[in-house]
Amino acid sequence: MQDEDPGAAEMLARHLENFATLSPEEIAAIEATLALPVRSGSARRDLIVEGAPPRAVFLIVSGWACRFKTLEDGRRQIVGFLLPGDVCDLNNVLLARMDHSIGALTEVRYVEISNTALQRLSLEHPRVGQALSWQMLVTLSTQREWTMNIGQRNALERLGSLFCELSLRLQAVGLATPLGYDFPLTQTDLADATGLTSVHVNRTLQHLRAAGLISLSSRVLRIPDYAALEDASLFTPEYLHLDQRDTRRGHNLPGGVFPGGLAGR
Amino acid sequence: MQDEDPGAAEMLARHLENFATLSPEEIAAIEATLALPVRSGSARRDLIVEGAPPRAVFLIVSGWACRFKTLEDGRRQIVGFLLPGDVCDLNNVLLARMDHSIGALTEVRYVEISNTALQRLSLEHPRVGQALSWQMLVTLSTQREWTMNIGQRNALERLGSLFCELSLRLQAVGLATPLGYDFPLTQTDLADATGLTSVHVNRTLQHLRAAGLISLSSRVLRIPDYAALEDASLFTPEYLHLDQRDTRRGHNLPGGVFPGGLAGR
DNA sequence: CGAACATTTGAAGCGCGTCAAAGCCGGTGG
DNA sequence: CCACCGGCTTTGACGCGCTTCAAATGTTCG
Repeated sequence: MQDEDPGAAEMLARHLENFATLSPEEIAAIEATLALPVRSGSARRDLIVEGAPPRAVFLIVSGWACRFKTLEDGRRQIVGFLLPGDVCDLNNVLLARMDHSIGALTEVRYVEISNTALQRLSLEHPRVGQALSWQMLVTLSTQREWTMNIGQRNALERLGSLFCELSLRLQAVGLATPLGYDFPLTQTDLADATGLTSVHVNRTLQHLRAAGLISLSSRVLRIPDYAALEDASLFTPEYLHLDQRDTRRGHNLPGGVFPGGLAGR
Repeated sequence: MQDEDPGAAEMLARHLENFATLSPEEIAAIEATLALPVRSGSARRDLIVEGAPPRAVFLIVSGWACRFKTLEDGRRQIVGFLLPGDVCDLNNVLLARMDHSIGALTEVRYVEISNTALQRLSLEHPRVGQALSWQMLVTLSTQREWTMNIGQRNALERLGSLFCELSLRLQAVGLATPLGYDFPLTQTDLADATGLTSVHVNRTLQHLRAAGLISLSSRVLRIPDYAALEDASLFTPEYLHLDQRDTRRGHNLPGGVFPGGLAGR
């Protein structure tokens, strides 16, 4: 399902192009900024732990990671997935401590970008800065949707909505088609992300399969009729703000919204 | 409680001062930017509806509002509360359509600030810009906490955590003490915010009362022992990223900062 | 080929939802 | 000042979705 390994700059550009078409100069600037060593974290290893001071900004190049929080008694909630092209903790520098952890779900390749480098990129190429701001706003919007997903939807709708979201996000970076995608999550991961137990996830997946809405085996998710899955899940994709190109407002804001805002203290 | 109503600039300054102490010049700049007509929305009226293009930025001056989303079949989820001093939709200008609605829960007084004015303020006073960014990051962090709240906590913990969060946020702008605060929400509001039904909220409130953790009547919430409520709810305040001052556990403000106590307005 | 982990199945129980009706309270008008 | 009304709170009976506990059955990979 993947072509051959795209690099860091390629993944970021693919992602940001969902917000605005980038010029060759802008892409070159991204490439220059991201000419950094690619690190890797092995599956099931934590990249950042709650309570630690935030390090540099991360860009996922390949693999899946997640943000998660834990309660004192061990209950664990995955609060979001990090997919290739995602930039995380855009300007957490303003905060003293991480309020959640980041864990690798598969083998993950990523780069660490310094704040100042990102800031320079944003200042010199305002539309790139806007695109990065857009990504953060989408993260926020997605977090609101997750709140509703867990608060209001039943088990089948929760799982179906999650499959739809992941499909669209992966399609946005060329890693999925409407018919399916590589799916590395375990049922326990799905349980932690949806606020269900893995036992109930298992039973609900069987309902989804019986209804012909998905097939999931050997780490591949197939969606025979994507529209049907959306309907069954009451999923609507607007919160991802993917079709923004040329329809958005605020074209001429220089340097993102808070030009000074990305600076550390 | 408030002898005379604090104005828009006062509320914003109080809020931002949780991030950084502001200089007289910075405060003057905020006042100049916020010298705007105060509008008001009546209780239970929507200020912005999902799907509409974002208008200007809002600053809540007094009263409570909420962000909420609805499913096609009418299920409703409150995804966050907007309290005095909160700035909402900081830079939604980059997005074409609102992905959620904003509704007034009480009579609300607010000002609408143009993006350009906010941007100028941020440019000329970088620390104010940082403080505004800080507010947005805290909003994001809070949204993650809500995801965990609904996904992992039981009914009692959900309500208790919500009471704790509101207490700290209101204290941060001088509208609460650890002993309690004016509480305008109905049990239906609480249900929509916690992903429960109002019937179950009612029963859970009775448990909280029976355990001596809260008393809630005639729109006033009292918390006899704030630390006990935090413990019972597995609440930890780090995600709010407030400067750790006197609001932490085991510390009762004698008489409180507000000698009038919880006198209604 | 066996250890570790992931998926699947079964049985039993509880938390929370649903439905419905009864109090309660503040506000409004006669 | 009382009568009434609408919204909020409270209560009861009942049922279901999801959890819990436990064990069996794949599946992956050294």
